[in-house]
Amino acid sequence: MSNNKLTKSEEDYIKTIFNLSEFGNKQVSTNSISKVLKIEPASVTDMVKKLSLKKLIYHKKYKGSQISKSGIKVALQIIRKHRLWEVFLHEKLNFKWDKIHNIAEELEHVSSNKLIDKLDDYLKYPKIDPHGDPIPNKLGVIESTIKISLSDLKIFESGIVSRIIKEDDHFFKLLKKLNIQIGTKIKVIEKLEFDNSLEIIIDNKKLLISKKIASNIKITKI
Amino acid sequence: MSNNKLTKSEEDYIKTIFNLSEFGNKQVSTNSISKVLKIEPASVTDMVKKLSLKKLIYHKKYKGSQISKSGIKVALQIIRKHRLWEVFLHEKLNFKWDKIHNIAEELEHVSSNKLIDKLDDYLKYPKIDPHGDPIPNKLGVIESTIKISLSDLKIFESGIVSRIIKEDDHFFKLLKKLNIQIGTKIKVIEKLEFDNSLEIIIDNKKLLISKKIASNIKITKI
DNA sequence: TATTAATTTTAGGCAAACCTAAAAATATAA
DNA sequence: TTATATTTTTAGGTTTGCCTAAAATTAATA
Repeated sequence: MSNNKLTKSEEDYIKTIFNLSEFGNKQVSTNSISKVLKIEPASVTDMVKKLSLKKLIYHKKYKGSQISKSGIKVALQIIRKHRLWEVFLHEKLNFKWDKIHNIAEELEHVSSNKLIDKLDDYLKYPKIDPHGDPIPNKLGVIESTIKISLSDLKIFESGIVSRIIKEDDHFFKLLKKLNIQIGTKIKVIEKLEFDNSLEIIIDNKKLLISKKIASNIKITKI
Repeated sequence: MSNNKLTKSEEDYIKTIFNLSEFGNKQVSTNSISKVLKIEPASVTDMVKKLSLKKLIYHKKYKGSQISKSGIKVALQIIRKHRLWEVFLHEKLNFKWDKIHNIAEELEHVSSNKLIDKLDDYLKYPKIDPHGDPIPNKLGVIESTIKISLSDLKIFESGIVSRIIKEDDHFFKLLKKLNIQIGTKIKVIEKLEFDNSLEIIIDNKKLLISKKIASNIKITKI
């Protein structure tokens, strides 16, 4: 049933195709894979044929690639590894959240399943990684996570910052001053009637932010 | 000065050559490398030429290979990674000491130096790994430890197991059956003239082990 | 010392994963 | 709808790291 161990390259392609496919629903173009992986389209065609032979994807000439069920399974395990390692790097080794991706990119290819299960246990089965992305469990199941605007969070609810909408240096600097970044845990404790400002808690510190700021921050509810 | 990043293969060769060289002192034969890595001698010749060009070793046709200063430096960093990961796997993830080698073999090739320094810090700068092997520090310096082979222990002397020389799953399993592991206290009570077998005591239980087994166990005299 | 044995190297090949250049198919726009 | 642009594939080539078979060198032994 299960195929042989995949190479690092094959794993990178599967992960990319999965990510581009929106959970397996969309056809993925050769060009889009090429752009993400920074590999020439001709090379992508080669690999896509190979993965097709292994039934990890379906590929029709000139029509793009669709990831298969077994492909999705593989992809979810790689993503699981990646995100668990990110939690480890961030929580245990104190790496900043913006430094962990590249290292996890290497660690995700270490093959032992026993290792990743023990790591999962050691980290106490985290549900989301430091960027707020959900971590598939051993079976590849992702607990549904809801991403909403911080301004839509209700009083006493918490979330992890997972995206900054306004991509603007001024705004970035402001957030830095407020100690808000991807991965930051935020709890809402008050919503002011006066102007809809939010009173929030970050690292046990209270803080007031405007509705405009809050609506430019996406969070994952926890 | 420092060359480009090495491939996994190159790293494996350097580590092997260093291990066979007794700290850089001995010439290493093509055949011995071939046997350790389970790669044909002809292929070893290829790689040895390549490493020679990179000045990581000196190679003279038909005469064997000698590791260079920069080769030793590289080797010690790989060994450092390997052994730190072994500590992590054993102490934090609760892997049994006889399961960690193969996983560490993969992890040692993850490139980030920042990662390994943070791991070192997280593990509180351990001096030895779970097999009793010393861990080089960031600069490649190994703190000296005095060890002798169990087979060289005299009658009525005792020691603590601090290293298993033969890194082989069969041998690890055998030792497990005999209740011998790193940290185990052993006393020699008899040396048989017949075949040099040793009669030893572990946990108040007498036990007979062959000279071959004993010579693959390093101990610290107490 | 001469012959045989073992070790090491050379020569030529192969698979994986990339590349460039050119051809084929599809999409877009006049 | 034809011409042009874009995307994708094919064809042929490179490098890395391995292989086998045969030749060259060194070591062992009779």
